Amino acid sequence: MSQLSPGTGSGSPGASVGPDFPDLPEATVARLPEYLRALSNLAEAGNDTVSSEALAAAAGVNSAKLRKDLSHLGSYGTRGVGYDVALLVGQIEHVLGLTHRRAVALVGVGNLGHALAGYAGFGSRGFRITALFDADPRLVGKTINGLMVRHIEHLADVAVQEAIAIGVIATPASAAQPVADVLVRAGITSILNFAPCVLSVPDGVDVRKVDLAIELQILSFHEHRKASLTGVALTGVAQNGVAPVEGVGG
Amino acid sequence: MSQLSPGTGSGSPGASVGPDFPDLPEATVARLPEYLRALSNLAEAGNDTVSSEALAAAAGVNSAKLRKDLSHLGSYGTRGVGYDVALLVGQIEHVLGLTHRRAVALVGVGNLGHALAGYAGFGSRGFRITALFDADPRLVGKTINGLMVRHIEHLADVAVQEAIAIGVIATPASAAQPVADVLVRAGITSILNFAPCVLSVPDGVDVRKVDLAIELQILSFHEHRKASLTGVALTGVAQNGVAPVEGVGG
DNA sequence: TCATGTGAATCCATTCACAGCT
DNA sequence: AGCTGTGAATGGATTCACATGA
Repeated sequence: MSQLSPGTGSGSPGASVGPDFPDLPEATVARLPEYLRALSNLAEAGNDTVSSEALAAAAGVNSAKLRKDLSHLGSYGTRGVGYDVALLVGQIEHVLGLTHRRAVALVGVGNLGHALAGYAGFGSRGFRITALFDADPRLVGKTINGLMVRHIEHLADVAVQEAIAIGVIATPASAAQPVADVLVRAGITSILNFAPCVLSVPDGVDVRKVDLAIELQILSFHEHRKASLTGVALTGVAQNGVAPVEGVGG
Repeated sequence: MSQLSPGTGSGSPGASVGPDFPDLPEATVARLPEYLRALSNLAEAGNDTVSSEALAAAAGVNSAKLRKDLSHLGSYGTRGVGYDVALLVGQIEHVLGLTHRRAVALVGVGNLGHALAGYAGFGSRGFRITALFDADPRLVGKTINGLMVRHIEHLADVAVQEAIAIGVIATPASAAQPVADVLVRAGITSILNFAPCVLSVPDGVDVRKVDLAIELQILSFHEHRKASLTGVALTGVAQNGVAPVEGVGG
């Protein structure tokens, strides 16, 4: 992620709701969406208040962390009772900028991109994919999920027309950097990158990366470590990665 | 991720290469795969040594961080020269447990799962998807990328037979927890979860989560903040999320 | 009495700056 | 002379524990 000038100078950190902006710790920002999801479930289930303990459990964090996170929003709990679910949903949606739906452009409709274009989960969470692009002439003109694939060279025009806020890169690694350049030149300042490579972008542009192989490799490390410990305990047995099934089930 | 007993008690932290295991900081573990990818590129390009400065640039981090990370492996650089690329590749592959290919089971071959099953990137990075599962009888029996979709009820048997090391969940949220239970009961201790929900698993099982909507929501926050700052600077103009194109291009 | 909100303490990660080796 | 490896310093994030207020 690009380095954003820290401490915007606004005097009071915290709760102001207007155009002035609470500057939240990055770690908090990364958890707010999870709280939001948990709260939505609670709301649908008919709860109208929730304790920090219960919400924390639903979001998979501990309650002290949750309370500190929410306190950064100048939070709206009542002592002895808990948080008002609807109020908190609104508050989090506000700071995340989800009060209006944002337009997303997806570049690269190969294997993964095709799936992303058809993924229903986006629509329900504040986003709409409004444009698809690819460089492959065999894909240009095809329709996916009611949306036509356009050639990447039209990206700049379309980005302005459709007020694209976020660009998603689902191309092979070799194409990712030039695509990022095009996105940036079109004025897009937020990029989600699925290609396994590092993007270089100017200051002020935010890039988040999702790399599936990396996630597996991190898991592999822990598998390796666990097997290694087991191996030490059992003096070298069970090096084939198959854990004994006994005693694991919940 | 499950809480793993901290400080395994082994006396010397750091470099031992045998069955004893260096316990790396989580943040370091999360970056090693990126270093590995960068190193592979360098190796293919014919470099046989690389400085911390150059490797850090290729991996998108700063060089002090890189050196500290590598020092945890008891690293093999030479002062005044740099790191031996091939040696370092081997070293990182070793600690990540990538010396043998790990078998991955994918559960849920809907929209996203189908794409993951066909994703070529896994094979080249130490993993092979060796089994596909679904609960939908219309999908069971179909062949994707040369692999037949089996019914989830056969997961336990297959997991043992094929020595599955990692389970990937690509089902709707409602099915994810029961699927996780099945995976755990089959002895699988590493799970990659694409479903938008929190999984509860016993100690010793590692879960990593990838949630596409959450990534977009984090970007949305930064968009919102940037727009808010711009709005303050320009006294309320440009609230529609379209940044001015001038002066942004690289 | 109960659960939030928050100072204080602790833990972890990043960065600095330089000693030490080639 | 140049670059790694690492103590020391800094900065963030998590956790503790309790004062505060409904």
